[in-house]
Amino acid sequence: MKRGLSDACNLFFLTLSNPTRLAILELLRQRDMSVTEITTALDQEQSMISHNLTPLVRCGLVFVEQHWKERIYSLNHETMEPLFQIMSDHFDRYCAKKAGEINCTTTTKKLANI
Amino acid sequence: MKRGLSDACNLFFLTLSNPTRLAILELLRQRDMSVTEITTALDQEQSMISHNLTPLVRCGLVFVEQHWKERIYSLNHETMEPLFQIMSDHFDRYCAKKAGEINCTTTTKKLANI
DNA sequence: TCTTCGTATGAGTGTAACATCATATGAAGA
DNA sequence: TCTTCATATGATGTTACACTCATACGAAGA
Repeated sequence: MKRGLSDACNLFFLTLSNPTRLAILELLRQRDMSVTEITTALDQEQSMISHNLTPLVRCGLVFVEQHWKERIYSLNHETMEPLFQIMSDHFDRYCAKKAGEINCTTTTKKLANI
Repeated sequence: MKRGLSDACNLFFLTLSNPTRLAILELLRQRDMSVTEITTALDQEQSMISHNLTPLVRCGLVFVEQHWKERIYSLNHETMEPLFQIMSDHFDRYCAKKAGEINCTTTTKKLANI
């Protein structure tokens, strides 16, 4: 990562650090969806979904296409699948998972390598 | 990414969505450093660096070891290098970079694939 | 053109994260 | 034990983000 991209990274990760947007990404991982479908699936306000879709599109994490009256959102699988994989690997290796709670035990290198 | 890890992902990305912490990660990418070294290199307050190191360690993005009076922080290369790579690829493919500003042009799938 | 559907946008408000300042802790040497 | 160095912690004011509510916009059908 070259210098000067920090702002972009910041925005990228800021976009990802939101429960609603993460839920949208998980949904779109399964299949493309319209705003109404996402709204229904997540049982949230339509305006909230729209507001959260905006930064996802702006960062290129999801794409959007107009189909008749609907706007169909789709995941950027090329970026997101490897990202999901890294997350999964990281949590497996460095964080103890028990019953939904996250508890990183990596305070030292030695502990981390166990 | 299995369900239930959303909170962990949220925390993970929240930790990454901060200019100071991103700068620390870029620094540690080069070599291990003490708090004082990081503070000097980034020309910031020591307490600020300490405050920002805490979440990085908690998420397992950096490790820490005590060496005499100093605490040496090191990057979790195993997680961070592939992450840096994804970011780099993503920006190359989906975002127009010009002179430090970020400008994603991916409003539709077709545009994105150009 | 009037209505309905699907979606986006804007204003207002509460909350959470951040930087800062001050202080505490802990280890090592004098 | 007193001082100094290295780092961590706590409290506080401000900023920025996210949710909600209301409304606007655009497309398609009647």
